[in-house]
Amino acid sequence: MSEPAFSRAEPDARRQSLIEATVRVLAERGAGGISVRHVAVAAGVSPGLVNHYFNGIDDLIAETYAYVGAHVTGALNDALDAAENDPRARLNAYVGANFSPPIADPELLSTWIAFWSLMRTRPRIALLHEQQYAAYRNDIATLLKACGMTDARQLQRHSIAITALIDGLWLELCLSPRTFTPVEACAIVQGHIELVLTKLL
Amino acid sequence: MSEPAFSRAEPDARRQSLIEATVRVLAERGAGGISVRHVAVAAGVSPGLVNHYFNGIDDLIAETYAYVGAHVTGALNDALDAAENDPRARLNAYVGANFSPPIADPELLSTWIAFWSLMRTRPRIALLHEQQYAAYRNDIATLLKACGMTDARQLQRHSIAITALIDGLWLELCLSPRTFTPVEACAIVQGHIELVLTKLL
DNA sequence: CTCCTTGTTGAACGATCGTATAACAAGTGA
DNA sequence: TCACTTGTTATACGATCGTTCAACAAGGAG
Repeated sequence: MSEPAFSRAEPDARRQSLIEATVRVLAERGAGGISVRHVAVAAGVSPGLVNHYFNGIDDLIAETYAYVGAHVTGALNDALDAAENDPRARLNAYVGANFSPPIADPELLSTWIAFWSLMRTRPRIALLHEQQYAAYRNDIATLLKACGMTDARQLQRHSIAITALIDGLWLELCLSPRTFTPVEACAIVQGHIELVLTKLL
Repeated sequence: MSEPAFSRAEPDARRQSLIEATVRVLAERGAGGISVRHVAVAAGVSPGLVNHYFNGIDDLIAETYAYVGAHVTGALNDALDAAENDPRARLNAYVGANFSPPIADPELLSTWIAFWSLMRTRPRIALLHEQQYAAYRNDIATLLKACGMTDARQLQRHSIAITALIDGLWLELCLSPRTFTPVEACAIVQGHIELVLTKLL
């Protein structure tokens, strides 16, 4: 007569659903609104289950960062795979992906800001962040190299600049979306790259 | 025999000391660590006093943002006043100030990130932020105009780009200070501006 | 010196936080 | 059908949160 009070799930699936619930809470309530209970409600489970799968809330947040980071990296790689074989086209595709779904999603940007605000007190998140951003800069440096930029110092400098420019536009896009559009942000970065590369000739 | 249990302060001075204590707590503990009690301890007063001078913690945070924002604006204007009268020198001075004390202070950058993370749930902070950043873009547009950039669309586009570039470099400088130095960040922005302006000729 | 204003304290309240754990029940194997 | 494993729930605990407020005392007015 009565329905089951709960249903068991594959451990991996349950972990995944908790991580995805964390993303949702982070996007909806910001970094300050994250808590075991909110995540549990969002995932439709009891609060105690969070500590059964993760070593406390910090561990859950770190795992969530790793998940979101892998998601972003995957989207960027997909864009590269779909691009033409021309070096400039590949670079533009990489930049464009940063301002297209799913990366341009305002909720993802909010989630990212939440992680930034947690880095100071969560060393593990700080480590994940540095690895993630080093990978971004390395991606861009590789793409720039294919476009003819060979000097190591220039590669380092411009990969830092382009990453920062993308991040800054990302940020303002999230904080006050009415200032400019994702398309304009993409055009700004691509214009910057064009300037830098034509200067090489 | 016994010392006074407390000392009275000028209302404005007390407000100011509470705001400065908030800046300190925000920088030391991040956005998540902000609380009435921590601010009260940092200011050396009792917790109840915070609500005597401000309408709750949100009001205190908003006032703190206004104070920090004015501080930054003041430092930028000081740099402009101290610069030579050459348009390019003034623009470089403005950019340089963004990566020099007191703006380049890592604690200020942490404080700023804390504000970003609070914008979603604090409408008043969001409003202050938009005003602040509109002013930044307007400053840069004015300086670019003096350098010979006359087209309105270009002025808008490049003031957005330069603000975002500065912000992105600021951000990475705060999150992982070992990646590059303030001097390198400054050189990147000034190099970008040089590219943009020489393209006009 | 005394009174009075009011800046200030410190305790208290209910809500929410992270965490721990005993009790329960779903699903599996015998 | 019946244990048994273990995913899951529900509750409890101490700490900390924002906020309120009665009582206290510092310092100037008279």
